[in-house]
Amino acid sequence: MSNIKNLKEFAQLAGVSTATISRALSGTGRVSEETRQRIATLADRLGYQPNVTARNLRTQRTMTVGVLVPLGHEAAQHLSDPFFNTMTGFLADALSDHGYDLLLSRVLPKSDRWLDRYIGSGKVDGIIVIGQSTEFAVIETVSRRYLPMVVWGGQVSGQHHCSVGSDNRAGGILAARHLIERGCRRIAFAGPTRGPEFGERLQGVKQVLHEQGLSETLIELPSHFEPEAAFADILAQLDGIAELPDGIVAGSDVTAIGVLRALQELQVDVPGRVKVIGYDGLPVGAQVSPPLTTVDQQLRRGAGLMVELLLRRLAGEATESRMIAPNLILRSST
Amino acid sequence: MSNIKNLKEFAQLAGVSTATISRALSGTGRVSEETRQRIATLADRLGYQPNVTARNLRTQRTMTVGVLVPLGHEAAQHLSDPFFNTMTGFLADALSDHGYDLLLSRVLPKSDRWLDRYIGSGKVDGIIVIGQSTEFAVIETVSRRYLPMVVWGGQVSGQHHCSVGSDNRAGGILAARHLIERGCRRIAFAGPTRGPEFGERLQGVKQVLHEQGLSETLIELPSHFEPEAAFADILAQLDGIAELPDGIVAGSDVTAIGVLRALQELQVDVPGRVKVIGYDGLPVGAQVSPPLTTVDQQLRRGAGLMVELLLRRLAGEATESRMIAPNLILRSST
DNA sequence: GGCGGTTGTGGAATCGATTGTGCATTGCTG
DNA sequence: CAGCAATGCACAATCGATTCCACAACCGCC
Repeated sequence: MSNIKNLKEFAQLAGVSTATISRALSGTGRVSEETRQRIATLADRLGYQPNVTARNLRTQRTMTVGVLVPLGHEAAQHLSDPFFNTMTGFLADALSDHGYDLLLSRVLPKSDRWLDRYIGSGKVDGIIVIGQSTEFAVIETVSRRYLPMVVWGGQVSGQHHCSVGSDNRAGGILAARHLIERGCRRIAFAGPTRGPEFGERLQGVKQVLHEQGLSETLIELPSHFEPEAAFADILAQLDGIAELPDGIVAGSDVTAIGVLRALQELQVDVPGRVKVIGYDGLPVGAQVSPPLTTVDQQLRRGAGLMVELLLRRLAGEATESRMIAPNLILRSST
Repeated sequence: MSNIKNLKEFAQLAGVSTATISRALSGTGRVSEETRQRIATLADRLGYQPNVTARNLRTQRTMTVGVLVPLGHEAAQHLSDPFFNTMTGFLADALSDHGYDLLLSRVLPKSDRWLDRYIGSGKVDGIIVIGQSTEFAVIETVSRRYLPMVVWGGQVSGQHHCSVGSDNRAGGILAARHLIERGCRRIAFAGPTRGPEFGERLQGVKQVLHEQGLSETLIELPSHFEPEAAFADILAQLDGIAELPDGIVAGSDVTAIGVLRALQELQVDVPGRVKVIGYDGLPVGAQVSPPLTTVDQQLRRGAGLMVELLLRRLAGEATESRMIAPNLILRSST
């Protein structure tokens, strides 16, 4: 369709200078309404589009945001994890609403300089990191000299980097209270124990049990992140247990789904005999059987918030970390 | 860490010309081993990294591939769809293995020129489109003048663009045969009826039934794409049915999960009374209960293949479309 | 010692846009 | 009608790298 290669060529055809065309199309600067119209229609007809790379070089902006997913030790860890994928999707939407593109990178944090490398290349205007976990220290260091960065994850006191995440402790409280209201007395917490987010959720649960004088009954069911491994972990532990809990708080929806499968395998009725509540609010939770009651982190809102904060940081503003108040999604597993 | 802003500054510090530095770091051209070493260590110490935008402009390559997900009429259609998210993840891995970045874009194909716009901007060296569906015609047109494009989807005879996808008809055959081997006689096909991929799968099923003299017993259970809507569609139809099928082929894993939920709701035993087989091979299929038997499209391999073909096209080669032979993943739902 | 050939390096053009500055031209005011 | 401001446009610098070309130094050989 378009035979036009670059601005200069277009300018010759239009009989004006490149400067005028640039200004006419961008709407900045003084151009007569008449020529603006003429150039606009001509551009449309010839299918001219400015070269983004050249523009980026000149303007020193790329209109692109890097989304980094740090993978854990096992490279395959997050591949089948619906959480990261769902989050990435929401981010793509939120960013494109603001005219930004999303450069997706999964990184294996081998050295401590994975973040520096990414930043230094100048490919992106800012970055969003999904999950702190083992990389907390690196993120914290980098945040002191690199401003346009927002991280999904928990917020600890004294933390320097800007994070967005749900209030994990409040979420844990919400989950435990719900189970107790439903009549549970022997409560278990299933899920990974590493990672600040999960720890906070567990603390929330413990706090409620303590208030209710049920502390000593908390059962801990540690598990891996990865869905299949989590299922195996949970199954092994539940299978050998003397007395089943009557309510299980899972550290994530992925874990919760593993718990449901394990209970199914053991032919334990959910929610009749054991009630299960997840954490995340992933769409997939509605698709399992029984549909999963869960603590909703409002990922869509979280993604929107991260983008908003990042844009403010790009504008030079200093922004505070934000916690999102979690809320319950009641379905059939409790 | 690094106070170095650009090549020129670095060159002054190093006491050589920019040309030499560029050659030393890229390893192209003639540079004495001694200076190469010196510059390499200096670059490392100063944390110098070449500006990617400038390099892209000069070399006319971006080392970036655009991954386009055309959304249907409903913008929310694919957000909760694990298929796209899983595929995107695999593509990210395959691309980064070859040093390419992944620019993710979800597009609402409002006009016919969404593809042209994307291509013309020069942001990417090539593109991968996930799913043809309603945009088949646009893709076909563009493919005649824009070479570096590979599409995930079916392959129809006479098709010009390069596609990678599973052999949908063969997959349908595989699924139907499996159910019949398991003793099913009243077979149903559940899933969206639009879209070339699903049509082919249905054809495969029909072919098997025809061969077995079971043609007239095929029950069709049309449904939407979107998980929740699919569940509702299936439930409504199964609820009102005179005689239940004893085997159900689902057009996708998402549909299959909806089928499982509907059957659970109706308290129909799976696989005892009805057997269910999905299509896709998504990881999430292993996480539902009962774990889903499914036709595996080998998405990871598919993603790798798309990247490989795209790279060949970038090198100017003409490539043929490829079909991936599907295979069964046997789990507990059949 | 002169000469072709290799090797290492620097100068400068180049990629394609954006944008500050300057120069006509036009319009308005007193 | 002089003088000044506003308007519309072109020229050229600029962003930061890569790479073509030229050139000097050095080598070995006759």
